[in-house]
Amino acid sequence: MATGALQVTPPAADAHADSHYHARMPYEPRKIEPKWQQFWIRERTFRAEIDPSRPKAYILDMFPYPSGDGLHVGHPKGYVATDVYARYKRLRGFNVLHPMGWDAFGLPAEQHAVRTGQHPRETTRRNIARFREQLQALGLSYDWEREVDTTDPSYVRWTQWIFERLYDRGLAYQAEVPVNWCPELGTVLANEEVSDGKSEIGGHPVERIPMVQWMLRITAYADRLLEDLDELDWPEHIKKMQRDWIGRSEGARVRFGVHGSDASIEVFTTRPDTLFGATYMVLAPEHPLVSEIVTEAQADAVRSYRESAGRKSERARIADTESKTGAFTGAYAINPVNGAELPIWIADYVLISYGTGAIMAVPAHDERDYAFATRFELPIIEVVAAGDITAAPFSGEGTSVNSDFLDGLPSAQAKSRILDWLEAEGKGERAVSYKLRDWLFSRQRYWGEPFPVLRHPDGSLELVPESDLPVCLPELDDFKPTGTFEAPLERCGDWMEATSPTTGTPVRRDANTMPQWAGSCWYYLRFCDPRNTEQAFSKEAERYWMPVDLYVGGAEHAVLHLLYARFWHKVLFDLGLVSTREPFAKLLNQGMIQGKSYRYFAPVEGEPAGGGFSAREVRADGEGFVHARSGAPMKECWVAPSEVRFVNDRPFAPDCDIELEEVIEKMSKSRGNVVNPDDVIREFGADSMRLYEMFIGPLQKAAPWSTDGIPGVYRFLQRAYRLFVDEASDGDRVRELFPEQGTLGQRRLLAQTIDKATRDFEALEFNTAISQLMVFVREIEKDGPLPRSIGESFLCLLSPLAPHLAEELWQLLGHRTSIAHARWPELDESLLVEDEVEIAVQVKGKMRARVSLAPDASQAAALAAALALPNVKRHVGDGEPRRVIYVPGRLLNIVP
RNA sequence: GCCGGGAUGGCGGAAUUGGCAGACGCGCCAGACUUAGGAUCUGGUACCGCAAGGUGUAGGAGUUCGAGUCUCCUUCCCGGCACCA
Repeated sequence: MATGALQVTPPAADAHADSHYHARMPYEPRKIEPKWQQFWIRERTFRAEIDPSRPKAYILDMFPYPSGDGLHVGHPKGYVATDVYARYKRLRGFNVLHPMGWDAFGLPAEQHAVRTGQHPRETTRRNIARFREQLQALGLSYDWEREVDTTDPSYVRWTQWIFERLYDRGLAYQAEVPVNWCPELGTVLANEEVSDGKSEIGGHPVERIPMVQWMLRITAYADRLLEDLDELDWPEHIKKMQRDWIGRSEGARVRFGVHGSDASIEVFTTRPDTLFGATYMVLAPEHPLVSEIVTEAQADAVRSYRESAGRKSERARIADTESKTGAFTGAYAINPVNGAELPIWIADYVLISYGTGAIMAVPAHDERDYAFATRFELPIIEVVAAGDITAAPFSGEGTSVNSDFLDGLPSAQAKSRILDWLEAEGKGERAVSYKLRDWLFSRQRYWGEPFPVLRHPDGSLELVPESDLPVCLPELDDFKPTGTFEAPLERCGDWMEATSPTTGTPVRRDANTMPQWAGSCWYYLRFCDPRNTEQAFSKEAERYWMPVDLYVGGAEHAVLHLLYARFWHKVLFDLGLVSTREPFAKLLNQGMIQGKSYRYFAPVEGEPAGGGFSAREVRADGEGFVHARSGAPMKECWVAPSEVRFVNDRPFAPDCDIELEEVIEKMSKSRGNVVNPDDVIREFGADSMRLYEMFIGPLQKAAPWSTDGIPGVYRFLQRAYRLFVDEASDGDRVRELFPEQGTLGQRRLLAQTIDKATRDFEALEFNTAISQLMVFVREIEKDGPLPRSIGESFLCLLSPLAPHLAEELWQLLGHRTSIAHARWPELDESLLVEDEVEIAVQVKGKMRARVSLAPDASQAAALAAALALPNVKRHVGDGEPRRVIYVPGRLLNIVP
C-alpha cells in the first residue's frame, strides 16, 4: 500500500486487511467508483438530446490539449466545478449539455515526433486515451458520445469549411508583413503568442521578418468585439484585458505636406488639440516615404540608422525605451495649422505597425517626444497650460495656450474645434485607431489543419471545393523544421502537386498549416451536433443549445482563444449560421492549484553538488539571481517535497546542510511539485478528490495543494456513509430508516441545508455548500434517528459533489434509477423561520451580552429583556438610554 | 511606470453586503472506547489574562449608534499592460 505523509489510513486495498478493521469501515470508494463509472457509460446516463419541452443548460470546459504528461491535480479543478454544476442543473430539471473533447493539434506532439520519429497521430491517440481514462476516473458526467477531436478528418473538414467562408468574405488574405519568426520553433507566431520578444511557448527569441502569410481580418470586427463585451457576464479583468488588447483610441488623422515635395505625411494623433505644439515629425524607420524624402546630405546617416534598427531584436528595442535614438532625414514637413516647418526624423520609437507609422511630435505634452527632443535638442513649445514644461512633459488635459484660435479652450473643446477646422480645410479628419492587428494565421508546421487552397502558376488562388474537403495531411516521417523558412509539408512533393478541379491544370497546395487556435474557435458549436456529416452543425441544434451558459477555463486564454473564438462566432453570425452574437454568456476562470516545492541556489558555473546556497544568501537581480556578497550569478535548484529532510520543522536538502526555501507556485515537472490525481483517487477515491478541490476555497482563487486536507473530506464521506449503512455489520447492510418525516429540529436542519446548498450551487460557491453538508451530517442524528425522506433529500444535495457515493446509497435505499435524474428537494420556507433567536446586545456599539427573543419581538420587549441582564445594566447605568438601535432578529444597541 | 485584484487564527478559508469576526476543514490540546491507534466518538482551540476584563480582520486616519465590509493615506503580495502617438 502506498505510504507517504497521509494522516488517515485509506480503506484497505488488499482484501486481507484484518476483518475487524474492514467491518468498521465499509465505505470503499475503490469498489463503488468504477462500478458507477461503468454504469453511467453503459446506461448512457448523461446523454444529451434536444428536448424543446425542457430548459437547456450548456455547461462547458475549455477542452484540453492532451499532453504526454497526463493530468495533474490542478487540471480537474475546473472540470469538477462544471461537473458539480451540471449535475446540480440536471437535478433542477434542466436538459444539460456537458461535453468534452480534445484540442489535439499543436507543437508538443510535433516536437515529440522530431525527437522520437513517432507520428504525432500516434502520440495524440495515446495521450487522448490516457486523458479520457483519467477524466472518467473522476466521475465527470460528460456525454462521451459527443467527444470531438480537432485532428479528426471529420472535424478538420469543417474547420477548413469555415476557413473557406472567411476567405469568401474577404476576411482571410495573404500579405507580406513583418512577422514574428521563431527560429527555434521553426515557425511564425501570432502577436498574442509573443511576449517580451520571446515565444510564449518555451521562451525562445523571436525575430521580426517580412514574410508572406495568411492573415485573418479580425480588425474588421474590432468595434463589435469591443462593444459586445458589455453584455457578457465575464470577470471584469478578462474584459479589461480584451479591451486593452483591442486598444481602441479616438483621435484624428492629419496630413502634413513635405517642403519641396508632393508627398504628404499622414499621422494619427489622439491629441489634435496640441497640433500647434508640434516641433518635429517622426517616421518609423521602415516607413516607405523615408527613401523618397531623405536628402543627399543625410542619406548615409539615414541608411545606417535604418540598418541598425532593422538588426535590433524586438527584445533589445523594447528593453531600452529610456534612451531614444533616431536620425534626421534632412526634409521638413509643413504644419497645416500654421505653416511652420518641422524637421522630419526617423526613430524606432515610432512603430510602423500602429496608426500610420508616423507621428507629429509634441514634446511638451508627450513623454516619449520629450525624451527625444531633449536628447536631440529640438524645441519644446507649451500648448496646454499646466505645470512647468521645462522640468517635465505634461500629458494631461488643460487649457490651450500658444494655439491661435484654440487659446483659452479646455482640451475637450479644443479637440472638437480643431477637428472641425481640419475637416473643413481638408487637412485631416476624425479617426479611430486600434492596437489590435490582423491575426497572423499560418504556421510552418506539420501537425495542423492544411489550408484548403490551390495556387495557380500565375499566383491566383482557388479554394478546394466543399465536396473535396477535408484536405488531409500527407504521411511524413521527417517532422523537423526545414531550417529555412519553408514548412515541412514542402517536402511532400506528391502532396504539394495537385490538379485544379476547375481548369484541370497543375496547381500547388499551401505548405502552411493553421495555428492550434483554429480548432478551438468553433468546437463549442460542433458539440451541439458532433456527428453531423452534412453540416458543421445543424441550425436546430445550434438554436436549442447555444449560447454556452457557463464556460470555465484558465485565465491564460484571455486574449487568445477567447478573442479568436468570439471573432469567428461573429463571422458565423453574419453568415446566418449561428443565432447569438456572442458564444459564451458566462465565463469563469478557475484558480490554479499550486504545488509546494523547495529550492536552493547553485552557481551557474560549476558543480551544483556541494556548492549550494540557501535562499537568504542570494538576491534577485533582474530576471536572474546573484550571490548577495560576491555577486556571482546563481541558478535555482529544486528539491521535490518527498526528498526534503525536515529538522525541527525546517526543510533541508536531502544530502547536505543547506536550508531550503519553501516556494508555492504552479505545478510543473521541473519543480518536482506535481501531484497525480491517480494516486489521490487510489488512496481516497474520486469523490474525496472532487470534494477536496471544491472545498479548499473559492473556485476563482489559487490555492496550494495540501495532502493533509483530503482526510478531512474523506472522513466526512465516511460519516455520511454511516448514516445509511450499519458500520457494525460486515456486509452492506442498510440501516432501517424511519418512515416518519422526522423531528422539527431535523426538518429545520434539512431546510437550512437545502436553502444554503441551493444558493451556493447557483453561485458556484461550493466550499460553503460543503461546509453546510458537513454540519448536516454532524447534527442530523442529535435529536432522533435519520428519517428516510430526509436521508434521501440529503443524498440529492450531496450527489453533485460526491456522485459515486450518492449513487451507491441511493441504490441501497432501493432505487432502480440513477440519482442523476432525481429531483432536487423542495424547500419548505416556513421551516427557516425560528421561534426564538439569540440576538446581540451592544452598549454603545460594544458587545455586552446575548438574549433570546422571538424574531419579531418589539423594541420595547427587546430593551426590557436586555436591561434585565446584569452586564448590560452595569454598562448602561441608571439613566434613560439616549438612543436605542434595534434590528429585529439581529441586534440591539443601547447608547446611554 | 500605468491599470486591476488582494492582505482575516498555526494553515486553507467563512461572515445573509454596514449589524454577534473566525462557520466548515486541517493542525493542535484534553477526554471516551480500546490489547493497541496514524481508527472512531466527545469536548476545547484568535490573542493577552488565574479571573473580572481587555485587545484583535496588513498599518494609520476618518464617517457611523455600530466598520473585515464605506472614504482617504501608507506598506506589502499577486496578476495584466508597458514606446500603441
